[in-house]
Amino acid sequence: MPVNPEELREIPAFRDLPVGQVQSVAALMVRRHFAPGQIIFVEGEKSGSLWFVFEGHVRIIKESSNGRLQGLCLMTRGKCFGGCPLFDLDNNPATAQALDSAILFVLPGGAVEHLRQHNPDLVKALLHIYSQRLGHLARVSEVLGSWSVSERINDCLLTYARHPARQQSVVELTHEKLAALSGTVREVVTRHLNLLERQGIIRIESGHIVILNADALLPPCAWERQQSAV
Amino acid sequence: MPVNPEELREIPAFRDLPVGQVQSVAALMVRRHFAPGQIIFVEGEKSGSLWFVFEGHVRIIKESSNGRLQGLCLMTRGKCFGGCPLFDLDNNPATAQALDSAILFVLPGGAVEHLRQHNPDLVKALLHIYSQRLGHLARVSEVLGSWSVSERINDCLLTYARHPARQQSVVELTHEKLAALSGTVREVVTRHLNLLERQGIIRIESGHIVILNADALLPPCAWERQQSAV
DNA sequence: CTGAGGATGTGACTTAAATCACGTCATACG
DNA sequence: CGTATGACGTGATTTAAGTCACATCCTCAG
Repeated sequence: MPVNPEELREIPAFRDLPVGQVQSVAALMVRRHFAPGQIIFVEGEKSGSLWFVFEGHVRIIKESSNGRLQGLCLMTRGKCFGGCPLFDLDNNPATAQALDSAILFVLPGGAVEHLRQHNPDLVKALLHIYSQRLGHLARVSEVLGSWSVSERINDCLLTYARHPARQQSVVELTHEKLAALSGTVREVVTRHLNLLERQGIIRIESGHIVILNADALLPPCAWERQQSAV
Repeated sequence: MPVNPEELREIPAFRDLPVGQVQSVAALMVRRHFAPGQIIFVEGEKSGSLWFVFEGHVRIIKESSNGRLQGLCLMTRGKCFGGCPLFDLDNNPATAQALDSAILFVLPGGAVEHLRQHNPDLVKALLHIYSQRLGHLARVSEVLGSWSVSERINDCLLTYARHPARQQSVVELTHEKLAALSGTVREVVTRHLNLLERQGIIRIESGHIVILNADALLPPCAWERQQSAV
C-alpha cells in the first residue's frame, strides 16, 4: 500500500522538504495498519526500519526480567521511532506496540541507507530526530533516577494530556497505562489521582481525567517539553 | 594545540577512514587538557562540539532539583560524547566532568556541520555513534526503572572494572562515587559491598575492590556490554 | 434485565532503601 | 607527634511505595 506525498508532508520531518524530494521518499515508503495491542517490533530484533505515526498511538516499552514493563514514550501523530539498528547497533533497544488502531508509514532500512548516500538534507533530518531522542532519553533517565513516583505521575499527566478546547486539558489513559508509563503500579496511581482530586488539581470523570491546575503538577524544576524516543 | 592524525586513528570512529580524510578531520580538531574534577560542559549549555576521549576518564551526569546527581555513563579512551545540540536540539541534556587528568580532542560544532555536507562517510560514523548512545540510554532507562539497587550496584562494578592482569578485575572507585553512578547513597553501597564480600564474590582491599566471581554479579538477564552516552 | 469483565477504590501489610547519628580507621601534614 | 580530614562501617528509625486481598462500580452484549 503506497504512501501519498500529500499525506507525508503532514509529518514534521518532511514538511520543509522540496516537493520533489518528498515524492521520492514517499515512493520508498509503505503504509501499514496495526490493531490495538499489536506489536510493531520487539526488543532485540534487527529490523532497522524507520516508522512514522500517521494516525493513532504507539508506545515504546522495555520489559525486564522481573516481568514489569517500563514505558519510555508515547508516540503520537507525526512522531518517528525505530531505526536504531540502522547504523551497526546490534538490535532494537525497546519494543513498540500500537495502543489503538494505528496507521504507520514505514521507511525500510535499505531505503534509509540509500537516502543517506544520495540526499544530504534527509541526513540532517535524521540526525535531528536522533538528537531529539537522545535528549528525551536523557530526560527519562533523570526522571526515573531521581524523581519520586508522585512527580513521575504528574509528569505523565502533563506529557500525555490532549487539548481539545483552549484552557482544557484531558488525559485519556487508564490507571493501568498511566502506571506503566510512569513506572509504578495501578494502586499507587489510583491513590495519587484521588489525592490530586481532593486538592482540586484535577477532576476525574468517567474514562478521562481533566486537568484543572496544570501548574500545580509541574515538578520543582521548570522544563521545556520535548517528545520522542527510540 | 593541534591533533596529530596518527593519534586520531586510535579513536575507533576514525580507525577505518582513509588517511586523507583522517588528516582533514584532524586539522579541524583541537586538543584540550582537563584537570581532575573540571567541568567540560554543563547541562543546558548550547555548545554542540563533539568530544573524543584520548586519555583519562570523563563522566556524564545529570543533577536534579533535589541536589542528587545521577551518573549516566563513564567515558573511557576512544569514546565520544557531546554533540547533542548540533541538530536543532536546544541544549546539552547532561553535564560532562573530567574524573582525572584527561586529554580530549574537540571537533567544534561548525566543523561537524561542514563535514556533514562534504563527507558522507563521517556522517555514517556520526549516525553510528548516535545509535549506540540511544541503545545505551535505553538500557539506562531500563536499569533505573526496574532493577533493584543491589542489581544496579553489581552492574556498576562490572561496568567500571579494569582488567590489569588476565583473570583479575579491580574497581577503583570510592563508595561515594559508586553510589552516584548507581543512583543510590553511600551507606547502601557500603552495606551491599560487605554483603558481597561475605559471600566471597568480591574482596575489598585498601582503595580498590577485587572481583573474584564476576558471574555472580550478573543480573538475571544476560546482557551484551555496551558503552557510550550523551 | 442480567451477568461478565474490565476498570477502579481502599484497607492492611511488607519491604527496600533512604535518612540520621554515630563510631572507627586510615593517611596526610603541620 | 597529635590532629585534621576524608573514607568507611553500622545500628536505629522512618518512609515511600509495592503487594495482597477484596469491595465496588460501570458498561456492554445478549
